[in-house]
Amino acid sequence: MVNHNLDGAVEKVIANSEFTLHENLVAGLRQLVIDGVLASGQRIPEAELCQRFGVSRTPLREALKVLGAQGLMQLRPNRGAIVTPLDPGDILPIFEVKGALERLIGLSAAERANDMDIDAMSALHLELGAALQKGDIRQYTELNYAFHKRLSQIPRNAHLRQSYDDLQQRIWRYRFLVNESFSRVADSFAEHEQIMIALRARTPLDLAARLESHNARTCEAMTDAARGAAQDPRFGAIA
Amino acid sequence: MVNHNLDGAVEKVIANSEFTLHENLVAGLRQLVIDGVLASGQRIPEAELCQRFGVSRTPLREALKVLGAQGLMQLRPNRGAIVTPLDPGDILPIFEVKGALERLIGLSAAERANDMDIDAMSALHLELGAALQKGDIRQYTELNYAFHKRLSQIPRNAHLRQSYDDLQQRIWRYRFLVNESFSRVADSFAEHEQIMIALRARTPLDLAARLESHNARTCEAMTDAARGAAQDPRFGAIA
DNA sequence: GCGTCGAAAAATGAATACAATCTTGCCTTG
DNA sequence: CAAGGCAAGATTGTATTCATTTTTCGACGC
Repeated sequence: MVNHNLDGAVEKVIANSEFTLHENLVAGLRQLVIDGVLASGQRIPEAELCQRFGVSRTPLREALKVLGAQGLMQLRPNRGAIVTPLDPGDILPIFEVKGALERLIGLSAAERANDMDIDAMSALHLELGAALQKGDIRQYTELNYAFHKRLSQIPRNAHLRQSYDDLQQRIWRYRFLVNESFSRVADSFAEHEQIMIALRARTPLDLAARLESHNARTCEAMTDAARGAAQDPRFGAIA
Repeated sequence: MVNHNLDGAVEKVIANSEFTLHENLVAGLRQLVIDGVLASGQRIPEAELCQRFGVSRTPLREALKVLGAQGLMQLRPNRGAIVTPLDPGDILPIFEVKGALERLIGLSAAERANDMDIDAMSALHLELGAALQKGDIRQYTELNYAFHKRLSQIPRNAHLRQSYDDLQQRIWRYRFLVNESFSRVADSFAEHEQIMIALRARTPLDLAARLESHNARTCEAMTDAARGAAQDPRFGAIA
């Protein structure tokens, strides 16, 4: 049998009783997919997951349906679910939409940001700088995610935040593509510098433009990396 | 007991064997919510829906979880699900995001539209004109939905199409707000005229600008209508 | 009369049981 | 030896059952 390395993290998630079992299952499974523990294209064996999570098939399947509806898994009738395979061709479309939303985030955030927002962003920006100094690209990537997520909350538009987060999670699965390109990370940080300046200045058009530009460059870097890594096993065996 | 008027339409949906039972249930339930058959804030009685759809609670609950994750229903632990109440305060945020996506749709559609796309849009535009002539505002509203949906497909970006469709469905629940304002419908058609011109001319910036403007005006009209109809029972009893 | 407590009824959450479908492996057959 | 088919096992889909929680409603006390 295949070892999925599910031990540890998951059980903790499930034990979190602040949320319902269903919510924990959805979050836990999503994490497994996004973190790549369940590989792209991999078959999802219900029985095994049930054992791991310590629940029966009923709640597990409810969670699978939710992830299926969100596009993270493909539910094939009578043939089980598979983790939606990563597709290099998806990178550009996702970034296109993400860029459109980031433009709105920029326009809106520049107008609605309060001091707490800017402090929080500044703190994240500092941490990003520290991660860059240390050359810890993995941590930089995670902080980068948090940076943009926090920014998306400034407009205080729940629909915007959710739509944006959806896209961020989709692209997050491809993050291994940039994990090693140090030069891009340095450029990225320089762009963040400009973003912070525009945010502090509260200039909507400028902030929006810088975000769009940052988005486009990140997209370019990922697309390039995908070209080079088309044979990467993480792009999914079964497809 | 309350009569939910579920007869008819639903059973047909379920009988559609091209899709799985689960898919039909999700689509059927969503339709009930979007069409207002299950009113805003209304409690969802599992047992009754099971009878109506002729299925057991297991697949029905799977569908409810999906709709809950999509924000159409609120799943309250141990207390059943309710249809997410309509909130006039949601109109503006939804339109903001929708506007950002329509801008992208415009930019992209102007570049990627082929003759078939433009023919299809022209046909819908003609139908819209006919509905306006007849004064059939209900039909106009439905065709308007189809018009924008078809437009969103022109960029051939699945992520864009899906994100946009999500938002369109959310706002569609508020459509009763414009069902009676004839003057707005006439204005709307005039704006569509300009949109078609820009689409045929394939001028990205112009098309994007006209779509954004159209979106903003529609938002304004709905917001106004919401102010006047704050007491409308459709805004949800329970809340 | 009003509020509170408590038991019965109803509804939800999860596990188990059953049915239908697919997969696997072996056997047959050309 | 290859191809097809059939039966056994495994897996998925749905129904049913059991456990837990909430709601209802009537009795009781203030």
